[in-house]
Parts: sequence; C-alpha cells; structure tokens
Amino acid sequence: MSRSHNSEKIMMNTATAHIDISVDCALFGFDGEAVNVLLIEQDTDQMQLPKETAQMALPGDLVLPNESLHASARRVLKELTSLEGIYLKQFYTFGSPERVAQEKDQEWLRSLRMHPERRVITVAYYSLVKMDEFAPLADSFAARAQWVKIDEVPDLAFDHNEILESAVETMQSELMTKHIGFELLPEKFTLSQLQTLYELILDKKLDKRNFRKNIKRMDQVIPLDEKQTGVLHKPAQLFKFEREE
Amino acid sequence: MSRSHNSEKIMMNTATAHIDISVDCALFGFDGEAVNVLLIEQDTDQMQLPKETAQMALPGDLVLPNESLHASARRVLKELTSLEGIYLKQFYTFGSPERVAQEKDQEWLRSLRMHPERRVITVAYYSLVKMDEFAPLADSFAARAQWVKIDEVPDLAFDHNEILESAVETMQSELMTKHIGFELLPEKFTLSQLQTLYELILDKKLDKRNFRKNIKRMDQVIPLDEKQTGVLHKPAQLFKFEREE
DNA sequence: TTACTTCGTGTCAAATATACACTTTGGTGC
DNA sequence: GCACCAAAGTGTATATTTGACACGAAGTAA
Repeated sequence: MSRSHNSEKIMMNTATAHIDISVDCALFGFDGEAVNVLLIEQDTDQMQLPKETAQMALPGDLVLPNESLHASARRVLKELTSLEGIYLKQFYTFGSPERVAQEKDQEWLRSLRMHPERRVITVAYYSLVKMDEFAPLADSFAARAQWVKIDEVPDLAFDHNEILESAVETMQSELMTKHIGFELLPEKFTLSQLQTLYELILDKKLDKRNFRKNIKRMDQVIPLDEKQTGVLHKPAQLFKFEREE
Repeated sequence: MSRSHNSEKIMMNTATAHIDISVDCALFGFDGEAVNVLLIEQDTDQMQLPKETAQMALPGDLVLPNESLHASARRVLKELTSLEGIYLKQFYTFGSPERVAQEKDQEWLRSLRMHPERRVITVAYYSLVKMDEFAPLADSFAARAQWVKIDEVPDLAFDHNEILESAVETMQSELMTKHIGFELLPEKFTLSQLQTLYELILDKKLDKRNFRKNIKRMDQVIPLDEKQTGVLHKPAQLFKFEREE
C-alpha cells in the first residue's frame, strides 16, 4: 500500500490475478443439551453434481462491492435466520492461497463460480443466537441449513473445519470476559442452564457452588419472581440478563 | 460462498467491481524510553505531488497473488527492516468501503495505483522488534521510514490511526498472557527496563516489588552472571528470556 | 407416604494480589 | 577517601480470589 518502487509489479499482478473476498460465519446455538453450529449443505441438485459429493460448509458469501465486512456477515446471517441484531464478532482472516484449491472444493466451485480457480480470502465471524428465537427462512438457502452438535461436525468444505475450530477457541476465551454466554440462552433461564452452557463451551466441569458465587456477583444477572415449570423435580428460579447501557 | 441462488448477482459484481486486498503492519520498537511505531512517509517527489500533501502511514502493501497473508506481512517487514523471524500477529481486518476514499488519500492513490478508486480491504498485523537489531535497508522505501513515539503519532493516511489504536489495544491485552514484551527488549535486559516497557504499553504504573515477584516466578526469565555497565548508579543484574521449546 | 430428581446453600484452606519503605551498591566529584 | 547521588534490590502484612467439598429442601409421580 505504501510502496512506490514496487508499483509496476503490483499493478501487473492485480490486473492478472484477482483475489476474491468472502465472509464465513460460525453461528452457534444452544438447545439445552449441546452447543450446535449451523451448517449448510452444498446444493448438488442445482449444481448437477452427484449427491455423494455434497459437503457441508459454514454459511458464507462473497463480500458485495459496497458492503462493509460486518454488514456482509450480518447479511449472510439474516438470510439464514431472519434474525437481526445478534451477536457477531470478527475473529480471524484466512488467506492461504490454497484454501479453496483442493479438488473436492474445485469441483463444486466450477459449477457455481465464474472464476472457480480464483483464490478467496475469507474474513471469519462467529455469532451466537438464541435458538428459541431462531426462525429459519423457507428459501432454498435455509432449507439446506441444519444444526449440528459441535462434537459431531463432519469434514467440511474448504478449510472450514479449521475456521470452526478457531471460532470455538475464540468463543472459549471470550466467554468469561465478555459475558457472551447469555446470547445463547432464552430470555429467562436457570443457573443450571447457564452452567451447562459454560461447561459445554469450555469443555470442562465446573463446581456448582463456585459457579453460582461468580455469577451472583455480576449485577447484570437479575433474579426474577418466577420459577421453572413443567419439570418433575424442584423448580429452579429464573433469571434474566440485563445488558449494560 | 455457499449460496447458489445469488450467484449471478455475485458474479456480476465481482466482474465489475474488484476489491483489492492489502496487509498493513504496526511495527513496534522500544528504545528504553518510549514505545515507538515505525511509520512511512509517502513519497511525494516521485509522485509529483506537493510536499505539503505528504502523509505518514503504516507500512503495508497489496497481497501478491500467491502469497499467504502472513507471508505478505513478513515480506513487508523484511523489506523495511531486513529482519526475519520477528514476532508477527494478525489482529483484525479492516474493510469499510470508504476506508481509502477520502480526498486526501485518493490524491495520493491516483498517482500510484492503476485503480485508485478501488476499495481496499486490509488485514492488519502488529509486530515487535528489538531496536538494537533493527537495521533499516538503504532503499527508497526504508529511507522514508522513521520511528515515532506512540503518543506523538500524527494524523495518518487512510484509517491508519484507527488500525494503530487497535494494534495497541491488542498488544496490551496480549502482553501478560503471551509474554510478548520480551520481543522488544535486547538480548540482555534489566528488570527495570522490563518494567518500564510494561508500564509504557499498559499505560500505568506498576509496583516494583510485586512486578519482580511476578517476573521471577516465570522460569523463562533467566538471571545472568553479568551486570549492567556504564550507568552512574548501582548496576542492575542482567537477565535473558528463554523461549520455551 | 415414599421414592426420585434437581435445587440451593456455606466454610475452610490455599493461592494470589496489593500496599508499602529502607538498605545496598557503584560511580562521581570534591 | 569521603560525601553524595541515583537506581537496585528486598519482605511482610492484609485483602481478595480460588477451589474443594456434602446435604437438606422442594416439587412430581406412583
């Protein structure tokens, strides 16, 4: 960007070898039992490819010419979930020149893209959604979307396994400091649900009493005058999370 | 990336409106007194622009067609410093469609780039270098490079002030957990130098005894049988930092 | 009434973080 | 060689945080 004596080389290069740019989103949801990630099945019918070649991938799309990266990620998510204003965080940009060059991925790109051979750099976001507000759109895109438990994720297209793993690590390290866990829970939740979520994300057991001690000293977590119903044991108190102003 | 029913729109867009991609590096060094960042002065002579329009910018360059992002950042730094194997960390990608569109920036780009109007997305790295090993190359690029104290940085080109601020924040939050401070110090250093560096990066005073307590229980910091020389007071013991295998 | 399941709670010990002030050492200049 | 200067180097007491640990209470279902 700031070099001058290199400019011929650069201009030649950019004139002959474009780089595409995309965003990919790892969208997480919690169903009370497991943390899930939303994956898209590649549409082999439309692409006239054999069904066996179908792979799953993180939702993503090329960035539009006048769209910011964040807006682009928001658009991908909105098309998928019809939700807006959900937690969305850029965490890394993946730009290996070979990241879309494997034969399995090329096959699919050849039937979709004008320039399947083009290198694609992708800016990765992770995102959290309350599953009880999640309403997938009934379009061809969302029809192929499905929640997959994060420990049952298959081999994905491109380098999406690596991206997903990186998303999980980022989420783990931001869970404590940024209170992102609440984004995944329904409006009203019990402390046991919260703890289960933390244990799943952090992938380790937590001590119940110590956990509650920590939560209760966060004044964003507010006890409600309401109890859990429909359970066949002592009902738990419900709490809500109040975002600070 | 995974959408099908959008593909025509995407292909049209990419055919008509390319996005360029660059890396920018915030390279930090410590001279014992202040934390400095390396800035490049835009070369107005060669660009046939009036001298007054010269701005400073973070070093950066367009990503080459077959170059990974990390390699690209490494290249930019090597051309600047002739150093290799220095600490280099991707921290954020800046992609506002207007980030190179201000008139002050366009003027400069028009004299340099084949497509000055093109949107540029930049992947930002920060990097740490021992200033006593720093040997700027005597080329036209490095000749315009200069160290600037981080609290004396002027208005920069593009959105580079924002990028720099973000780099500093990232460095602050990674200082403790990743022991990156040692990358900035010479091979042999005193604990006071280390503390000064921490205080400058974190922008707050630290307690001498508590600081030393913490450092001394890191077994990567090894005391040497050697003392500081050339000071007009009690010479301090020297230490080295041993990277773990 | 009993059996079952999850809820909800407190204490102690250990580790860590914080606050705080004086003596030591070497160099310089008289 | 003595006095002075400047930074080095060092310990303790207190507050806070973390981690380990077990049982009675509340509601449901049979």
